[in-house]
Amino acid sequence: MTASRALRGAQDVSQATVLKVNNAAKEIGYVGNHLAASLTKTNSNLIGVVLPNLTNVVFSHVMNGITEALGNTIFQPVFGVTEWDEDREYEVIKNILSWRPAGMIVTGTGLPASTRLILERANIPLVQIMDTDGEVIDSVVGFSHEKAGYDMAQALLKIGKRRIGFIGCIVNNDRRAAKRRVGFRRALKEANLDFCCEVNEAAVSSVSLGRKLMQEALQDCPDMECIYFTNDDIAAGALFYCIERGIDVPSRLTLVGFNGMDISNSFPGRLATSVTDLTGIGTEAAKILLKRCTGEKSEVSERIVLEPRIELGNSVSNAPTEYD
Amino acid sequence: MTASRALRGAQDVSQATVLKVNNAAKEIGYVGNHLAASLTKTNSNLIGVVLPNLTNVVFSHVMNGITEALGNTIFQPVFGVTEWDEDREYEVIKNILSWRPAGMIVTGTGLPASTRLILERANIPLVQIMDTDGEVIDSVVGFSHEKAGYDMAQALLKIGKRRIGFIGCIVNNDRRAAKRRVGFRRALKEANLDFCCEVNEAAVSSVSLGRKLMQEALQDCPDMECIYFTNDDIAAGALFYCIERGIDVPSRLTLVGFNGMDISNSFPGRLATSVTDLTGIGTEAAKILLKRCTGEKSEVSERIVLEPRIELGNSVSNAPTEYD
DNA sequence: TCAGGTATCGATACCGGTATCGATACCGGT
DNA sequence: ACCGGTATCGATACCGGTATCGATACCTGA
Repeated sequence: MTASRALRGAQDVSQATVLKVNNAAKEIGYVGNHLAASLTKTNSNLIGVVLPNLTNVVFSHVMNGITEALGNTIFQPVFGVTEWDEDREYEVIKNILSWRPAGMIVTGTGLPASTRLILERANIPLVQIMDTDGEVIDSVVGFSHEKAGYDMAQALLKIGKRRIGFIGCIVNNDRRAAKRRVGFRRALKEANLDFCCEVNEAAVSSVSLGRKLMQEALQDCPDMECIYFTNDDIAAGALFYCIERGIDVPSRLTLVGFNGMDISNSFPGRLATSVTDLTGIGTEAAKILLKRCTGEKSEVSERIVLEPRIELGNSVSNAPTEYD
Repeated sequence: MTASRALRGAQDVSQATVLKVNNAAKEIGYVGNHLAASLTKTNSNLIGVVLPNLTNVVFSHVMNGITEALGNTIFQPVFGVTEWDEDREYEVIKNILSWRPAGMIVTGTGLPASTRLILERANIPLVQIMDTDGEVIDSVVGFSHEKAGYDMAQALLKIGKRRIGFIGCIVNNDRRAAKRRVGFRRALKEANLDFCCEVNEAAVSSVSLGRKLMQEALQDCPDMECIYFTNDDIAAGALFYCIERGIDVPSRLTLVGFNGMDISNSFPGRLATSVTDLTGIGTEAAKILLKRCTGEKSEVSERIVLEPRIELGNSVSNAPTEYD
């Protein structure tokens, strides 16, 4: 007992004993047991993190934000990957909950009823991330993908784009990419327009796929002046294809990605994109949990919106690309 | 007690009772408590994963391999990020160990003595990943980065490259990139050569940085015929720079990346690279742990080498690039 | 000198499961 | 009818910590 107190720096132990215990612990290589420690409390100091996937750069940035914010705290992330499958999501969440985590970070809003139920029953702080469109249980950090699509469309309409196509990679039920498309289309409709061409592929996005889809789109519809992509990497792939073919981007054709990841800087200014603060989403979500798990005001649910910043680059002036 | 048996499908419970218990559990929304369950056993069904970072695509691929292999098992990853800091690594590992994980996956070989000690004391299966060069405690999955560098150098020498430069982003003590450089240089020395030019930057690699470093390198040493980069993204950045400047890659200048990530396909055939199976490293490591944690032959330590595949693309023929 | 307070420490119960073992009921064979 | 075996289930101890409370020693002021 005294040993336990000494090791965790609790009250009621003399300085001398603390030293003795610490030395003894070091000598025998004592490691402690979070399991036992957590069992006495109502919950552990684990933080559950549920993401659809990790290969996707988007989520690895978010994850990095989370681990960064959790870095020097007593909290540690456990995590599960859903692959956009709702049944698997339910299982993963239930599994994590049985570790009695101090808090949870779950990707997406509008969760299925059964998933909602166990999360509510757990009675721990919950932050849903990425998306503010759907139904939120407790707190949320992200932005409206519908609005992000809408805003980008408006920006493009404003600089005179009219014949706009859409190229998308939407895996399973990645609702966020779909919502951007919906929002974009809403703006188009308000201007009495619609996508002049649409190419969809239910596959994981990649540069190579971007090249392929671009080729298809150009065959179907050679007179587009702008294309809205679901992600940066397919937009970049398309740009590379255009560069090879001598199609001037953005003066003849404006390409618009999403997220503002590193690859969108491959040819500075050539791609337009919505720059999102993905690491920020992770850190903000983790910070909310930290506040709720350690602080007092544990009943306040928060709503943090990190609106994407639209970057049109050279697409604004539309001048033919010149190299300095 | 009977309830516990029923829920986990153990022996000695009648079919009728199992049904009754399951229904009751569903009704009251029973969730279970892994903490208590694990406390009775010598270790939990957590798998500790220690990585330097997650923003880096390299590690997010590895992580994805791990979660994929662990997907439908009872095991769950907890994890920690070291940011290439050995003190932090020690703390992270110690912290994870006190969850009594069933096994550990740790990035890198040749760990510091104190870290080694606690890992050995834990007496659980351990897989070190990424690197087979250094000292291994138990099992290892990866390849020799020294040899990877050496092999690539030999391949380049074989196709006649002589004036070879080096452009590197080596953060903190990322020893693996450094080892590739050493191996590459060993091959050069065997041919009585050395890097004709060297540009280093202690920063996280990115496309933009690749552009910048390429520009610097070309100023310092305009007559290079080949450049070895530490990663794909700076190589890709360099390629983009060359394309803008009208420098023909690879006919005038061969650019060589590492990993064979998506971005190396931005202009197919234009970049040479060593294609590594990062997801494979993750899955193989996880599979070893699964075997060791569930199976019988729990004393066999394994050594799985996933040699990178050298892809020279158009750099082989060296013909001026033509578009089809 | 003694009562009351404080500093320090150990004994005990408990967290929520599981392993173990004993108790009970029921079965078939002789 | 009786016995040994099996199916089913509950009581108990225990995993390794921590909260609580009581015990002891020592200190301070009256």
